[in-house]
Amino acid sequence: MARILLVDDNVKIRKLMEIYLKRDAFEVLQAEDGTEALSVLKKHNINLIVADIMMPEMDGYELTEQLRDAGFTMPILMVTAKETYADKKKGFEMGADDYMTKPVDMDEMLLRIKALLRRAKISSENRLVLGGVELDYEALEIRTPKQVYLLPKKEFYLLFKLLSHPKKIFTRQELMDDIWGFDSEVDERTVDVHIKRLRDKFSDLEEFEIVTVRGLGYKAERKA
Amino acid sequence: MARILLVDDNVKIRKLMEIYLKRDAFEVLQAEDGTEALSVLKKHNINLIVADIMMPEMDGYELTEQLRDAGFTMPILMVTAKETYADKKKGFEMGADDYMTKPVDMDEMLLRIKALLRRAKISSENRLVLGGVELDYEALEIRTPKQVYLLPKKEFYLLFKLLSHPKKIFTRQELMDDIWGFDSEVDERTVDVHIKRLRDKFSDLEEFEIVTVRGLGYKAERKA
DNA sequence: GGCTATATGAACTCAGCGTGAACGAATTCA
DNA sequence: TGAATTCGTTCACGCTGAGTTCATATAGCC
Repeated sequence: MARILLVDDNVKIRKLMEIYLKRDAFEVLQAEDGTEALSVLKKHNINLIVADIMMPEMDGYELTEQLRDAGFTMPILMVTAKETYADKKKGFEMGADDYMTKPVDMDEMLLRIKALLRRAKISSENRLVLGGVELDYEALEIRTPKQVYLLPKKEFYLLFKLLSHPKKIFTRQELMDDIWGFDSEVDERTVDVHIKRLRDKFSDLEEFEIVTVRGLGYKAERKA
Repeated sequence: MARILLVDDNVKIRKLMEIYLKRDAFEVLQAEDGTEALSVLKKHNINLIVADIMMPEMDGYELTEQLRDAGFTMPILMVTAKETYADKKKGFEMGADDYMTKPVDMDEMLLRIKALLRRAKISSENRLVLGGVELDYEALEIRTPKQVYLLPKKEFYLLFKLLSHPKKIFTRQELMDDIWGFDSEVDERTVDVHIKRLRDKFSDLEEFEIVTVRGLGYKAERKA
């Protein structure tokens, strides 16, 4: 599931947003200004940012600009009380993807977040299916035609990541950044071990497999 | 510049949008309902669609759904007089990327269109096609009409380089500098071997070939 | 024909990967 | 609380195939 960072100096607003987002099974992280947001981004792999503009320390414009300059490409949804054309223009020009004015309709925000994630090819479903393997994010379960497994966390997130972009090759580093966190220092071979354990569970499946791409990484796909 | 298709049954609104879009150097095409839009899409390469929901013949929802089902991935901005949550929800669920309610602020529409195009560009850079050969560089696969190959790293990058500038002759040194690195010390003949392995995979293709230019190098092109 | 550049089959090699086992950490259970 | 189980990680050893080289055949050019 997608990981969303809320940046707003108003705790009540963050709390409200969190409730709505968690109800839709998003993972939520929070920061109260741009500076704090940047430090969160260093430690976690974030899929989308919801940022207020008016904030102490570093405002939403500056945050957006710094992120884009630093090469971050995740969608950014700006939220603010300001609603003049000039404000919106500035927000979009800094690199925001969408813009909503307060008071924010939470339901509409959810729709927009999902549309952004869909466009960015980050799955926002809590159910994934590929080649006879069904993954239930809430229960950490996978269902194959023959069996239901309750997977250990690491194995589950790994499979989930692979299934979120079928056919896309993920390097071990990418997988580790996402599942272990950017600053983790686990051995790259650890990924291999988890892959093997996943493979063992699918060994008898006809339609699904995890493919090794030598020198690059792994990918999930339907068997030929 | 981007080519935008406006779909709305109201000529005046289309005209107004056209003026604003052309002022920003967009290329504008028009259709007055979903059915007409589909026929325009068959003939032209469209980068983004602005669609009204209420239309005779085929409404915006249906158009969006048909487009997504048919595999079109360009951003769609929905514009409508309706503004209930249910309407927005339906629009987004059908696969729209953004949603604005009438009366539309033309300046904001431009900002949103630009943001959508920017985002679409970021995520559509994974494919390359020439003469019936499709190259997917997320999956490291090439698809020919007859088969799909998962290429080894070096072979893939080599083909990718050649296809990035069809008809351009690349010297072995150029190819090596790019794929092996400037300081590499591999034999020039190594390139030949990889070229051969690529050729083997295309041996039965009618439209595509890698041509040797004696004394210079190789180039990729459509067969005569 | 003679020279040079390229094609091609085959052999080699070593980085990258699979895998079993082992051990500590975390979690569950009694 | 301690015991039992499950989970996460590391390590070491062996295998494999992608990448390279080499030797020979073939093709292009004057």
